[in-house]
Amino acid sequence: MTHVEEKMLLSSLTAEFYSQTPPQGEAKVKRRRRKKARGDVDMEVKKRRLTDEQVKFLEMNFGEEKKLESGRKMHLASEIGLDPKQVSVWFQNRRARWKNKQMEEDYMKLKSMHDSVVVEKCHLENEVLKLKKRLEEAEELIKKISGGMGSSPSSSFSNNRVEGEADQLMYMSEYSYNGLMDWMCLYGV
DNA sequence: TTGTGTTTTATTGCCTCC
DNA sequence: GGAGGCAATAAAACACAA
Repeated sequence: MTHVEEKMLLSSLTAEFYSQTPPQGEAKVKRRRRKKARGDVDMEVKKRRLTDEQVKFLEMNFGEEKKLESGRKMHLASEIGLDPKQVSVWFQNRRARWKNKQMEEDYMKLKSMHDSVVVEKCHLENEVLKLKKRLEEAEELIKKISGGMGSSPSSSFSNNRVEGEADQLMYMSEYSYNGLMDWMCLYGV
């Protein structure tokens, strides 16, 4: 029986179990399957759990290749005595589980990265505050020096020295501050 | 034993690709 | 148009506390 014939048969058997088509003008809505009526022998499908060996075998093959082409499906099915359909269903469900797990792991990784960025941001904000304070102090020092200069020729040497240090301090503060800002912009912090 | 939550197997409808 | 994939869902099977 071909895939389509199978589908048609199933559809004819189950048509009455489905709700109506979606109202016109609405976006496509997935029709919900109606619950199977109790005691409907025709539609009764016995659900059998696979044995541990079968699951182990399928897991092993899933580890090698997550997709299943037709020849491989037939081969695996005959190896463990299952219907090829069961093998494809198992792979389909296994891919869904794998995808969920991957997403969970990705979420945890992103969360961890986010947390460390938040901590880093906090550190950087503290650093910015400290640097701003140093800058203010440097500016204050420069004001004091430039206000008291020129009165005593004997102090010119020490004044020049102090001025040089203040310039250097200010330059360093600005350099660090600007560099930090550049870095923060670069990384969007 | 039974009620309830979780996992596994199976089905369906829709979508994409060839 | 057929084959196969995926998301959503149903329902059987299982686990486990009370």
